[in-house]
Amino acid sequence: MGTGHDALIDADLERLTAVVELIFFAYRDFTGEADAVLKEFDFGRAHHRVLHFVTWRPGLRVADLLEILKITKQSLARVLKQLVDRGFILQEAGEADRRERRLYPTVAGRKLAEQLRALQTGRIAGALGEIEPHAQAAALQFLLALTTSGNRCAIEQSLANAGVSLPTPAKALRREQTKTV
Amino acid sequence: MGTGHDALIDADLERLTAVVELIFFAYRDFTGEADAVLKEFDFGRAHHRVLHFVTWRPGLRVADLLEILKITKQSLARVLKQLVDRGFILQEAGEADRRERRLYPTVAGRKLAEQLRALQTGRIAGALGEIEPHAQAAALQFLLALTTSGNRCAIEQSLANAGVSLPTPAKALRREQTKTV
DNA sequence: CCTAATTAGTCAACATGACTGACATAAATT
DNA sequence: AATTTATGTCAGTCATGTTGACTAATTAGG
Repeated sequence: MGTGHDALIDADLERLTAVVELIFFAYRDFTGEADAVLKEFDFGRAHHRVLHFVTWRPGLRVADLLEILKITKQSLARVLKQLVDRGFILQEAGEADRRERRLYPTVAGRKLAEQLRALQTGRIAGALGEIEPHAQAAALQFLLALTTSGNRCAIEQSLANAGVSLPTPAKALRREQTKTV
Repeated sequence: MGTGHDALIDADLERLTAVVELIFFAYRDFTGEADAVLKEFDFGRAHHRVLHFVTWRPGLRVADLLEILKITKQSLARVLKQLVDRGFILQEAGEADRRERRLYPTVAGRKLAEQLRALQTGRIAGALGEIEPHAQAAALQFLLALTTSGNRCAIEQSLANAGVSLPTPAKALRREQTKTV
């Protein structure tokens, strides 16, 4: 060890380590504002996630929510029940299959979801505004590439549905390139 | 409502909403692999954070850790004690000020920290490799811009220390621009 | 030198949001 | 009619955060 070659690798590692920390700080701050609002309602981040997906994908089933959030039925049940009991979400039996509980936001639920969304989309819009316009899609591509490939398709799908178009990943073409940061 | 103008704004909002979700999925998957390794050691994400900062900033004091993580002394105490008791971190009284407890990783601690770091830096390097090289700095700039400005200086400092140079934010110059995604 | 402030550790109690496992019910499918 | 599916629920556990109060060791300042 300790060769010139290692020194190069070590410098990369240090940069990447700083990025690990950057991701931690970015996520914590990104959710911070919304967390503060939720606290006023005696809700937590778990409520936020459920309310978010129900509001922006109205008619979602419990099973869909479990698949998206990747938590257990019991974990979901607690927060969902609180959201229903306190009038932020309502459940309706499915038309075709009456075993299903289709979930919808109430007026209050939609209002809260919009308030929380405004905080987060505002922060994202501001952050995108700080980078070069032609790099904006790349920044999102980077986030997508951080996800596990098994989950990627569904996420790409929902991005595409929302009108977000991402460049095709350059991937293996530049495989030899070492300057990663 | 429902004018052409609103339609444009709504399209932006929908794209930004998809990005909110993308950030959620990206962070969850980003931490997922490390979480699985931690589980084998009966540790959680809280242990990871402490071990990470102690390993890569050896000699850190408890007060520094509290400032970085922004959690309470009591929350930190529990996980730190477990890491010390199980031989992953050791404490030494400060040379100049013997009230201080300088924190250092043990050999086992460093080994685990390196293993966890490899998973995360590997994922980041792969993701950076999927975007255009000239957009890589912008992607990091975007993450930095997601943080709360009050915390930004310290983060910029640690990025700079690690050799990550970010472009000066273009900010207000393009304030009028509306195409955010 | 003695008092103040600082750094850290600790006890107790509590809230949130995850988990496992077992079981119940209604509706649809075969 | 029997099975499968979608959902709900009970009971218990664990991890990680919180507040508030208090102790102990050490340093710094008047």
